[in-house]
Amino acid sequence: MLIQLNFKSGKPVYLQIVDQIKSAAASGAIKPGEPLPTIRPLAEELRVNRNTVARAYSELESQGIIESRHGKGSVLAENHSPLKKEIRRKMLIDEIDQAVVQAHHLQFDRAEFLKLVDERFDALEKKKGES
Amino acid sequence: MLIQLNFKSGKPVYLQIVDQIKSAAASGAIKPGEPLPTIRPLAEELRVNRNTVARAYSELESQGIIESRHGKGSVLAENHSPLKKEIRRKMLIDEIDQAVVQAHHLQFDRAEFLKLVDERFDALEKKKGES
DNA sequence: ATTACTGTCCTAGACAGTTAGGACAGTAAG
DNA sequence: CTTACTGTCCTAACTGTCTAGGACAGTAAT
Repeated sequence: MLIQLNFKSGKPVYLQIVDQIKSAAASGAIKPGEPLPTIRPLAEELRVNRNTVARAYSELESQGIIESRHGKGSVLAENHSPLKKEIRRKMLIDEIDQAVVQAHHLQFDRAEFLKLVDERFDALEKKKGES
Repeated sequence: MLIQLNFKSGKPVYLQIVDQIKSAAASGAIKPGEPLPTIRPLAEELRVNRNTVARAYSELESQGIIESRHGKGSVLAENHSPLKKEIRRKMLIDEIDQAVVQAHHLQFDRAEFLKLVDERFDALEKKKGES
């Protein structure tokens, strides 16, 4: 679990932590049931307040990514979203639409876009293989 | 140019305007060179302060989507990003990675993802045909 | 020059988001 | 029970964001 923070980016620290843990979970760097660093030591390592890490973990828990238990720590949750597929589908479409619209303005056509998506899935699978 | 605002969503009004105009431009609902609504009438129609619309237009201009000229109004810009392809590619990859990671947590695999992307491009092309 | 449009700059108030410290509460080992 | 760890809640300060109104400046037609 290596987390890199950029304090100049303007992006909230707790969101940087959220994104990187979500990404690590998707790549298989952390597996379901595996414990995450506890809040205080991680906060010390990252040189931020413990509540900043706590907020990140709280956000991850509300998204169903991790499970925290008072006094015990946090572990990566099973990848079972409780939401109905139709809802999850809508959420993903929102993300995809954003990328598709952005692609138009960045002058990438459908074929190039699909190629990039394949590349990024490959990059993710590769990380899985390494673990 | 129909813009729908949601004041309860928590998302800043000016960003809602930005997104919807970007989307309209990508779908071909507005074409390069075509004039956009002027700031004050649009603000009145949407029942927001003129500076809120002005901020949206300012953001769109900084992204190279529109061009505003003092005293004349704003028009949709040609779709020529001044950035180098390598830079634009990096920006798009960031968007795609976000969607790919989200797909994992929403339990969509690569094949389903690619199918959704195709669907969304189709939906965009369809709008182009209607105009 | 006047009028009626247009976009832009400046400033400030209100509000939400972010981070931080203190205190509290659950867990588990000795 | 004590100790040392764990997550959680409350509150406050700070900061930046968002929205708004007043004043200014460019454009074009009469």
